[in-house]
Amino acid sequence: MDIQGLPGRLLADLGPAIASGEIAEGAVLRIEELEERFDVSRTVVREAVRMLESMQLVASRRRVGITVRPRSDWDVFNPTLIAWRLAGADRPAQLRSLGSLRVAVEPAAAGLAAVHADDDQRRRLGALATEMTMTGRAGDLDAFLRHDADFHATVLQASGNEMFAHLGATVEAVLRGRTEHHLMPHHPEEYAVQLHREVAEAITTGDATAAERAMRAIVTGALEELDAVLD
Amino acid sequence: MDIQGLPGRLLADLGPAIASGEIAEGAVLRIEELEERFDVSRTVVREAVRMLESMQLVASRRRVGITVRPRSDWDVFNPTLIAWRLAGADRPAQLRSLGSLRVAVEPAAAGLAAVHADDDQRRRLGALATEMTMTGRAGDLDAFLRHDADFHATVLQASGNEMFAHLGATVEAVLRGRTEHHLMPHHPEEYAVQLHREVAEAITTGDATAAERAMRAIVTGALEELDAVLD
DNA sequence: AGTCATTAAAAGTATGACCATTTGCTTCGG
DNA sequence: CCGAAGCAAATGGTCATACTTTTAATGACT
Repeated sequence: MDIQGLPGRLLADLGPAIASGEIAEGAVLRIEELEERFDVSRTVVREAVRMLESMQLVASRRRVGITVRPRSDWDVFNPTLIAWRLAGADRPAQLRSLGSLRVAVEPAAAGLAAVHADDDQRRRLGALATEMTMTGRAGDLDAFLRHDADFHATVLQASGNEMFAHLGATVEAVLRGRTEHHLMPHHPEEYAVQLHREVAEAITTGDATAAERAMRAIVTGALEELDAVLD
Repeated sequence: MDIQGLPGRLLADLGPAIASGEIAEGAVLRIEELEERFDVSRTVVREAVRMLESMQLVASRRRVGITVRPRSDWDVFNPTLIAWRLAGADRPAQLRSLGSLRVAVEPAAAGLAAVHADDDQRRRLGALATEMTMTGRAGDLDAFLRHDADFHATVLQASGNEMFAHLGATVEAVLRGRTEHHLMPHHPEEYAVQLHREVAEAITTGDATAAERAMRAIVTGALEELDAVLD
């Protein structure tokens, strides 16, 4: 997602360290120190710091240094930050947050999609639900994941709301994390897959209420499973 | 929200211009050109560009320049970008997007708040609802706005979900925009205010379902009013 | 016409100097 | 002894310039 020159290297090192709490709130970095530590020029350090600053991870003050801001200030919707946290120590907390967000957003998106989806999207959802059924039965978790993520992204897209649409990538990250960390049963539950078929059906027929209800069942189910696993 | 040195000046100029479409998708900027145009050094230009880049507004490529990315790539959850769009040409679209987001998120947040709010937050909500009633009757729109925004921020905070909590500032921006642009009746509707009292009551007594329902009525009402006005 | 080498344009990086601001300390006066 | 004024050092902020690397475009040679 983020591969850009030398500042990128600093980011890829500092960002996760801050996100994971390894570099604690209130810790102070100095430009000169970073220059030496990474053996790069001031220019590069400053650009990396600027990016951290624009995520509200740090604040830079003269005569003081670059201080790590309290977590409550962080721009928790920043996709890069989300990725770092998903990869790091507070995966569980991040997954729970995203789980709640999904419960709020995806049913609404499904309802809107039933009204706004174009023909292509409706076809696509049907096809994806079918694929999920088949790859699920076959136990092909990789393919299943791809289709699952694609399904949810398509629904979010079809909602016609740009902000919902942008959560597609985030949802994919959540789903991927789930399979990669073996939080999935070997064969996805037939019931969950059936709910996806219901969502596709409802969106195709333009039944907003049914789409919303079925999607709510999916995401609340996912959240419950998640809560069950994270103990 | 964002006032930082010279790069900040560039940002405050370029960002809104891009966000409003004044600088169109695919347009190409060059560092040297920006240096001259704003009479600043390369360092400053590069840092400003870095920030635009981290919002996915532009992409920088060697031998080509800094190109404005398609809107679909933009990080639409970035608070700075939201502010720019709210202030600029596509206010309406942005307000609609945020309205839908509120409809999705705030009822869920209210439901969670009924479970997770601490004593202080419950007291605060009750007090704010009372204030809204009084300032609403008095027609003091400024004070009403403050309490309204505070109310919603508190509910989002009390949900216990950091991502929801962070939408507080955004919701405030939406509400402020509404009053500032005279999309509010002179005296806020008594019914809307009553719904706020209901939310406070439900959260205080721990009734998640009632809190969710009342909040849903508030935000769907707001969205309908918005849609009615934006024609 | 197609392929490969050449060239030039633009971003990326480095360096060193200087500026501006903030904080802490010191000194002076009461 | 205390407080205020002012001084000094530390640190980020800005600048100018030169060098490096990537890559699109051009043109030559098959």
